[in-house]
Parts: sequence; C-alpha cells; structure tokens
Amino acid sequence: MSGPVDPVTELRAAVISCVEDLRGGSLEGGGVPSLERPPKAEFGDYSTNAAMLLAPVLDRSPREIAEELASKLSETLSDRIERIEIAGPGFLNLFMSDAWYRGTAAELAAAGEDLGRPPQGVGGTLLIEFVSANPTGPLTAAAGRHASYGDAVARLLEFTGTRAIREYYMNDMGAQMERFGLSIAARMKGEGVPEDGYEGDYVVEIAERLVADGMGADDPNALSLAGEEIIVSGIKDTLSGLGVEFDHWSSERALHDAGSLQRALDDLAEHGHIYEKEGATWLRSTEFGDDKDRVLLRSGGEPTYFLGDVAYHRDKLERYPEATLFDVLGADHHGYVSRIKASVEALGFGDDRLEISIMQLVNVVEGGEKAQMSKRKGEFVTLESLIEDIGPDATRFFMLQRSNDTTVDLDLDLARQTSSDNPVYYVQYAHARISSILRKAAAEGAAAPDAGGFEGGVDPSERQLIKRIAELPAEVLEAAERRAPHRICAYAMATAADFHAFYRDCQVVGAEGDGVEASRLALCGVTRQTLATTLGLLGISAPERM
RNA sequence: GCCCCCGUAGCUCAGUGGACAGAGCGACUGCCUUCUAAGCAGUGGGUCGCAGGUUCGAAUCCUGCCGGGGGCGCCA
Repeated sequence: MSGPVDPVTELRAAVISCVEDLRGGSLEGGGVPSLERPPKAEFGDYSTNAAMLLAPVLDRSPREIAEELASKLSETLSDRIERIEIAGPGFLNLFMSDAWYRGTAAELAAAGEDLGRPPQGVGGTLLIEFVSANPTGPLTAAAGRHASYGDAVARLLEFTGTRAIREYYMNDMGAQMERFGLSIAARMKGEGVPEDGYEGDYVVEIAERLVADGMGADDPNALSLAGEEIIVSGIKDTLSGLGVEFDHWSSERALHDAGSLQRALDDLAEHGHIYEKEGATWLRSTEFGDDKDRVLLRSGGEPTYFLGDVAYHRDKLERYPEATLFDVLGADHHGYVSRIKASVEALGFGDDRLEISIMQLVNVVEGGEKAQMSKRKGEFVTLESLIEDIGPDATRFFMLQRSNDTTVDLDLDLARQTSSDNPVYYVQYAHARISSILRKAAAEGAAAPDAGGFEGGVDPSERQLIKRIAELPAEVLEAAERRAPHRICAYAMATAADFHAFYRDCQVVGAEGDGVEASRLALCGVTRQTLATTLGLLGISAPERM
C-alpha cells in the first residue's frame, strides 16, 4: 500500500463533519474551521476555532457549542483521541492518543516516495518564465535568485501534479546588442569602450576569442551575434551548474524573424487597441488599467522592447492554450507589470492567464560590506563565481530562504562555513545522520522497520516529529499555491531540528522494548524521506554521508 | 508628484484574523567512554515604525503619517 496521505486533513475532515452535524447543513459562507498546532504544548496537539465560528451562526455562546462539539468529536475519533479540553474564548484543544500517533506514523511510512504529496493536487499547466537575463554578459548573483526561485516553484508544482514548463527569454535585439557589438569591436582594436558600452573584462576575453577565430573588427553586428553565442553558452553552463535546466529558450530576434511581432501588432489592431500618434504606433494600455499608453513601434518604425515582449506572451499563450503564464521579474521591472498585463488582455486573453512575481534585490555581503553591482560597468559578482565559492546547494538555499518580496543579504562568510551555523548543512546533516543510523541498523541486523507494530508509549520527541511530518502535505500545497518556496526552507529546518531532538532522546538501534526499535527505524525512514523530498523540492542534494 | 515592496529581538528574517509574538546568527552557560558534537539543552533579549479604525479577537484587514529600497523613456 502506498500513495499520497494527509493525516492532518483527515483530522480536519472529522472536525468539519462534526460542525456540519451541529449546524444541520453544509458549511457555506462562514469560515472553515482552523486546525492548527497551538502555540503551547499545554494546549494539546491540535486546536480548532470551530466553536467560535459557529457561535454567531447558531446565536449561542462559544463555550456551550464547544461542549457539544467536544463530545461529538470524542465519539467520532474514539480511540484516536485522548481528551479534548475547552479553553480561552472557546478553543477546542485536542490531545491525540498514542494509538493515533502509531497509526499516523504507519500511514506516513506506507506513503513511500509519495510522502508529502498532497492527495488533492493543484493540476493544470504553468509556464514559468524566469532569469531571462540579457545575453550581453554573464549572469550576476541576482540571477541566481531568479533561477533558484523559478526552478523551485516548478519543482513544487510538479510535485503537486501540475505540468511546469521552464522558459528563458533572450532580448537579443535592439540598441543594447548594438552597444555590445561595438564594445567587442572596440576591445579588438584595443580601444576604450564607447559611451554606454560594456566595460567588463569578459568583453576583452570575448574579443580575444573572436580574433583567434579569425573575425575582424569591421562588422559590429556580426560581432554582437558571435558574442551572444559565447555568452549564452556560458549562461547555460552556469545554470546547469546550479541544476537548472530550461525546456525552451525563446529569442526576441527569432520571434521577429518569424513575423511574430507583426502578427501581434495585427492582432492588437484587429481588436482595436492601437493608434498612431506623432509618427509612432501606440497600445491603448490605459484601457486595461495601465498608467499611460505605450509605444509599440517608434516613429522610425523599429519595434520597441515592449512589442517583442507582447509578441512573446502571445506566442506562449498560443503554444500552450491550457497554461497559465507565470513571469518572474526583477524589482527593477515592476513598472512593467501593468503594461504587460494590459497587453495580454488587449490580445483578448483573460487576465487570469498571467501571473507575475517580483523578486526583490540581492546584496552579496562580505566582511559586513555590500559588493557593488553594475552590469554595464562590469562590477558585479557573477553567479558562476558565487557557485564556485559556496557551492550550488548553499547558493540555492540562501537564495530561497527569503520570501520573494524581501531583499536577500547573502552573507558569504556564513555561506562558506561548513558548520552548524550554516542552515544548509544543518538540514543536510540531519539527512546524513539518519542515513548513518540506517546503515548501522542494517549492519547489525536490526529489526525490520515497522511503524505501528508495538503497544508502548510514544516519546514526546517522537510525537513532535510525527506531527511535523504529518504537516508536510499542507505545507507543500501552501508553498505551491503561494509560489513560496521559502516556506519549504523553514519547514526543512524545523524538521531537522525535531529530528535532532528525537536523536537525543531516543535510542534507535538496540532500543529496549517490544517493537520499539522497529518503530523508531520506521520513523527514521520517514524523516529521511521528508528531508530528501523537501531538499529535492529546493533543488538541493541530500547527502548520505558528511 | 505617482506606483510597487519593506519596517517584528543587537543582526538577518518567518509569521496574510486567533490564546502570554517565533527561528537562525551573535552573546552568556552547560553536554562528546553512548546510533555522525556539521549536534543538543539552558539564559538573556521585542511599545510587531507611529496614530486612528473594523472585529469577541489585529503583527496580520482599512485609512493617514514617518522611515528605507525600487520603479515611473519612442532604453532594455
């Protein structure tokens, strides 16, 4: 027997059914009763606010309703519940029995690799566009945040039954590519870079490579194309090093050459949302909530960056008619959100087809000092050097640890430490420690893991650990729906902490008592699976030895 | 001026209506003949930016203000 299980939701279902009984009808409107871990152990294992929510509906006092709910729940849960207390303004505090803990542990163990997978997944298709850094230079450390985030969201959704597609969009057209080509040409001739050119040393390296390939400095356009090829191949290598692989690389130039920009323009014209003014072609984006209308074709006739982006979104929407688009943008692009949403609507697609997350900035901190970041000046920490410095696992963990709308201060001194101070190693260490126990058990011919096969008491540390693991499906669902992988980081750390406490209190191999060793080995196995799964969702390795 | 994000412990941050507000780091104190001390336990530390409002209940929702960051091009 295996498959997704969700013990907390099962318990919640029991509460809801009792509430519906008492109310004499289904729960529409009103709130859904909570079922949560109370702040203090003295408040039991789980608590619910059901009686407080019911009070205004039934027009009776919360404590009175709580009494009735408690007796109904006791009946429904029978030997799974030890006792129910009524506290505070009308909370029902549930104290679960050893039988429930044993049953839950057995259920979790039976889930195998499906442990933590929410039984009711999210479904659908999400096309995630992320990183999409310009192909005029190597990826910066900040791109590592986008890469880690987009990939982790994709992994989370895949785990919940959603098809995730990863795309990278290259703005390989226009003025910046010209400046890039001119910068390479200047370096070939040994000259200083032109105004607004790219000053980084990598441009010198590219120039040297292209000279070696026999290229001349007289065709900046050709140089920019050749330079782009080198840059993009480097970007792919860097992302691979982080464990991020894209399904599709879209190119603005390719879209342009295929006539997609023109088609997008025709589409918008057909829908009646464009007009001419001062020689330029505009999108009436204000009609869809944007601050001002936006230029699609300049008065010279060249397309703007924005038109390319409109064409790209149209292309995505048509390639995957079932998909929701998800754009991961940097904080410096937030002004872009309303216009791109407007364009999607102007093309006749529903506004629920596009979702956008804004990533706040990344500061790399060393010795308490923030490193400067300027791509054009060539002063920045590259993602490649960051990965080389602290490794892909620490890079991902530190980038993912914070919610996307807060700035990340990546402390290199901390990230470099291979000690308990470093949260990555803390979690990985727990996984390695369990692996070591299981190795020892195998070597010493310990009992086969069996979560439910004993009648003794369950240790408080075991209870804590089982409860934590039982929360995983809800945690995964929440993180997936809210596109919030940082919750998984916090969850993984909490699970590791619970395991270390269990390790302190409970001997596993050679434990005294009938079936105790077998049940603890099973709990170790379930914990290891939990850590492996959560680390996997973050794209971080789960080592067997450290 | 307008728009977006943030303001919670010394530092970095969790916590999008529930019970006396949490974690990691830093500081201080203990614990390795015992399954990995990359670990555990304990101590100290906060007017949740300020002021109103909604609610039985607000760090959380609403309004105003203060402080920090980012953005407001026929650049990308």
